[in-house]
Amino acid sequence: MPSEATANVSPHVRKKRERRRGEILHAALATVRERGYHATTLDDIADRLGIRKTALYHYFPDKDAILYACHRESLSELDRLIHDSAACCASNRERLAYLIREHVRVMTEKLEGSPLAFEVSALSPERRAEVIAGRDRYEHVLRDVVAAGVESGEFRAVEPKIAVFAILGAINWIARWYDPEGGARGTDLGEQFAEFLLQGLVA
Amino acid sequence: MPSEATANVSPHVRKKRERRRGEILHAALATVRERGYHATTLDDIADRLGIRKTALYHYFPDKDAILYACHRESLSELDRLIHDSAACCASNRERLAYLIREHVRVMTEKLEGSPLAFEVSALSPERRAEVIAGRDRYEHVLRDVVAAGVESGEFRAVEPKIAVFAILGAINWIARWYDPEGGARGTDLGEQFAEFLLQGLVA
DNA sequence: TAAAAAAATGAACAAGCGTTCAAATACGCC
DNA sequence: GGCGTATTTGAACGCTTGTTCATTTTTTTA
Repeated sequence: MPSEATANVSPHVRKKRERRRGEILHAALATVRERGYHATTLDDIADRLGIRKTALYHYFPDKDAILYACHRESLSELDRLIHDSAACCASNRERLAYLIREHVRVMTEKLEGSPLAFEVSALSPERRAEVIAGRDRYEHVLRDVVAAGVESGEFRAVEPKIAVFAILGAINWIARWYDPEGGARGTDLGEQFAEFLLQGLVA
Repeated sequence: MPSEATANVSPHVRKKRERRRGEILHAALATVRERGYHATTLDDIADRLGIRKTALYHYFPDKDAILYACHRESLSELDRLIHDSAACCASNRERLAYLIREHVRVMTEKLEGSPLAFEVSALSPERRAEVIAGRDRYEHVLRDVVAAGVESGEFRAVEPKIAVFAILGAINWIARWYDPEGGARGTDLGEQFAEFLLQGLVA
């Protein structure tokens, strides 16, 4: 059965299938984090699950689709952050702090220090365009918050584009060094990053 | 002739050879920046120079050696920054600002927004160990400067390790978005980064 | 409990890529 | 200017990896 063709299957089978897809994505993320997408083989992913690589084709049409599904999950998390930050915060400063803190938390808790930010060019052209669009949406919200903060006097006169690149660089780099078993917990880390990066901006 | 075996050749031939090696490294860096080390083929590198991939073996013993040589150049630049910053600066704050500014300048002017920071695990074990040691030296200098600044009261009570990871993340990410033809010049960028990251630290 | 569906397997294939090698071409040098 | 050296070439090889496919095994469902 093709990867997402779940029409006419029972809820039980659908659940089982979703669970397996989730396991594959989790195994893929762990290996991509360790050695990058191109150096990750389907054998590597399958080995983590105790199955043969040919079984993966029951759930995903090809290797690229696995990477793409990882990206979609990540982007959907970021979309959620955008949505929640619009509702929870009174000032631009507060909103940016929330976004930084929560982005760090997502990076460290849910997406295993997600290496996806480094693996966009590996996607096929159509999928890459979609992922870039999603990433750009998130980036633009960050820029808008920074620009609004400059305008309101909360932040000093920085270029939103540069500031946001620096912020995202600091956050994405967490994937390169964060050890879940290390001393820094994700929530503490998020606080430290928010404080550091916000203080870099305030007027 | 093996890659670095230049005993008994004339200065002219040695110069020519060094120039060619530099061209190869430059072509390699450009392609690695575009698509990552694993997705970069020897054909890709050779194409940029108008030669066949088999000619590369005249200058480097293998593909890994090309990546390794790129790293060594990069590390030697960073060693120079360390040395110069020890001589030029009166305070920890000034020294850290210098290092950030100059690191950004090197990234944008000399090593084509160097993607090397992302490509360490691709090296063979021995070479990787050496490159990691070199990178750690640089990182430790940064940490020491931050720690000394905290101690002297120039910086607030941050964890040097976390702060330096955030700083390096912001800087290394430049390789992902910096466009040499874009608006931001490396020197301006270095100033902005130094200001932003320093202000994030001051007491 | 048996038939149908889902999931997994092993074998095989095609393509790509790093590397080697002998030969040809270009350059250096006396 | 000719011999020696440096550089490049095209062909070939071995290996890896993504993918396909027929078959087997396991699970689901009525």
